Amino acid sequence: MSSFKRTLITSALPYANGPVHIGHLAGVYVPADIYARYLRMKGEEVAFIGGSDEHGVPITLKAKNEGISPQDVVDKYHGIIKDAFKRFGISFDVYSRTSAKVHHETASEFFKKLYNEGKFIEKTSEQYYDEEAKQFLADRYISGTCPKCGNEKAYGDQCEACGSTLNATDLGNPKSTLSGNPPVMRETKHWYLPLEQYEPWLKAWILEGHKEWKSNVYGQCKSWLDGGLNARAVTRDLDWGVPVPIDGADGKVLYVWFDAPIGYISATKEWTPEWEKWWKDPETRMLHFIGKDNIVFHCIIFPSMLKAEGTYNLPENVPANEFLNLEGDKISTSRNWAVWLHEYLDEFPGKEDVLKYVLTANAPETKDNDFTWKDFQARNNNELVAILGNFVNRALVLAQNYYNGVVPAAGKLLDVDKQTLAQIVSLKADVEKSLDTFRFREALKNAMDMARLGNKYLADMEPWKVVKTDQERVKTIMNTCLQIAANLTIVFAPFLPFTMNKLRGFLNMERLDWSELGRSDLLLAGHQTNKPELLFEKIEDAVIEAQVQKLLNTKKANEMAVVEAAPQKPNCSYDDFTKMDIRTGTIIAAEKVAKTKKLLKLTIDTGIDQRTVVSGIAEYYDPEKIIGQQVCVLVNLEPRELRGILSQGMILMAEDADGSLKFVSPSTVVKNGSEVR
RNA sequence: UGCGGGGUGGAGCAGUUGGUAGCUCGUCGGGCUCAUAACCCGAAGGCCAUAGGUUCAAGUCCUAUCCCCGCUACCA
Repeated sequence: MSSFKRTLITSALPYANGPVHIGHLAGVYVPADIYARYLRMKGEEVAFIGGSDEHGVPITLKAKNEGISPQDVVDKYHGIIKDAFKRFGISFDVYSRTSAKVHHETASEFFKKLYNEGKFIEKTSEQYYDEEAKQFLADRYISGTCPKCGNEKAYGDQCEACGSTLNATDLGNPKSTLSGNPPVMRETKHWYLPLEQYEPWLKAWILEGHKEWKSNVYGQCKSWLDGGLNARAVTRDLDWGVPVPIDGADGKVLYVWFDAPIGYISATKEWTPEWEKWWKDPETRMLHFIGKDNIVFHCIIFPSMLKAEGTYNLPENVPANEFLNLEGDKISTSRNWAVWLHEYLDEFPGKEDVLKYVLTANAPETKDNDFTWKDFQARNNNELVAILGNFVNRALVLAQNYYNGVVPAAGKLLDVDKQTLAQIVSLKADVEKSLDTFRFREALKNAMDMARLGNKYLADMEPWKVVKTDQERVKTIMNTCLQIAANLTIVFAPFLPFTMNKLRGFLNMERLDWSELGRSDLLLAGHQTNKPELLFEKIEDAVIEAQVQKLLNTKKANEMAVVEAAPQKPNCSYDDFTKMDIRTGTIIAAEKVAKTKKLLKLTIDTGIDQRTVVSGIAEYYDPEKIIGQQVCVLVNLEPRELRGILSQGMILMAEDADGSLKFVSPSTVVKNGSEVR
């Protein structure tokens, strides 16, 4: 590792269709920032790269929904994101964006080089085309009738009524959402990167060469490689993105996953004319900080692109984190289930470092973790305030009281003093070891131990007692305490940069390099310190309750939104209705279908016969408790086989706002086989 | 169903190459009073999901099973 001269740190490009939330921070930006600051303090050459990912279909859809241009959408969110990162103190050397000119040029050149060298394969396929809008339609741009549930507003990739995943060609009555006209099939040509050609090389490079990668990363790569790779299209029919830079490719752009990682390169170009040394010099170490959803792109696809190009370095490590949940639920931009960075910064001014601390201490490094406001409060009050803040305050207040803030000279050091100072050195080694292996949670704990060490030293030495009998000894004790405090400014600087600025102000000292950490003469005798203020303040219950309430309101709002009834379907004739034969029936047996989550195999007495019906209600009803339940059954539905069992009919269910299903049954028991109409 | 990740004291999490099971909070008891009612010490509480196996030694390695999460399939 030490054979590298400099380090290029990339952090996943946030998608500019929404602001940044705590999940992004915990997974990517906070650890990347800590690492960048740490290396800089060690005097290493570092580039810390970030930027907004501004292409792709979701942004064009959002623009269409809001009646603005895609550029307006990305301008808005890029602005919010960039500003929030700056206020939060993420120390990017450059924060760029993929709609920038330099990026379009870089991505085009990259594509052209691969194209000219024959690294792509061309394939022609048939896709829906809107003749009026004169463009090919992404799956999302097509609506039609869902083949599974009959919902007429299903999208080409998914039906939001029944949740099934679809292909655009499955839809009945397909319509373009652009013009409303039925689309036509038309041939379209695209370029593919034949990943399968890189498979043997990837296997050797990752599976043999990078066994030190985190288990979640390595495991995911192994799974993909073992499963075999296929060619992936690198272009799309769309008008928002980097145009495909070759003749005859009008109306085509680079697919986002191809263009986005190149954003790292263009951002570096934007930052420095010497960008090539960061990307091509073998003495540069490249690291990608990402979330687990990005593993395959950064470990398989982007390296294959770089390998195909031929002149670039490959990542040395990809420290991917798992996901952070919020109060037990998955964070979701569309459901507004998140703590948004820009809102946090407004609502908790001066507490940037508190959030950094909590997100690092509870980082999802090995598995998904949960962020709760109660935990946020506890970590602030019991750790930052009670351990770190309190130690600093104790030491500085005593120094004020005894010496008006002037650092006293140390006398002869006793063993206990020497041991304490020695422990600082060994904690330094611990922090380094943790940071060097991307264990930020552990590194932070190691740093915190230094504050704990200070508290213990102070409690054991009891200078407030000794001062009555041995003033010389107290000078030594206080000198030691102040040296510990001075060391804290270094060890915590990567984690809590704002707070350590403040602490350096109290101590009236300069910013020091990492190499100074561990010294016991950071503050010389006679040095004047300033009157201290509090480093952290307690967070009261009311503040936390307000945040929890805010989330509860979101939850309520989400439920209300769902409660809005689905729009009425088009009229059908009475004849259509009478075709359906709905009868009352009683469940006489029920059992879970083995190895499924949702399916119950029911035996129903329909009055006509006893038949088997398979129903997807296992999540809501316990098989033993529904025996004897009377239900309504559509008995003349075409029988269909589900997981090997022939289902002869369908149980009518009402779907509640939360998606749960309830039986529809007569208000009092009626004779089985009664017609429902 | 396939793949990936995980199952460790009341809660939330660590446990790096196998060598006395840790941390924070909470609980109980004690000490201290410089400090933001903070700090320090001590105690209770764990067959490390389960069953086998390898080993002088296994939370850690191997095999099987169960459970949870994510993506995936099933929801007539």
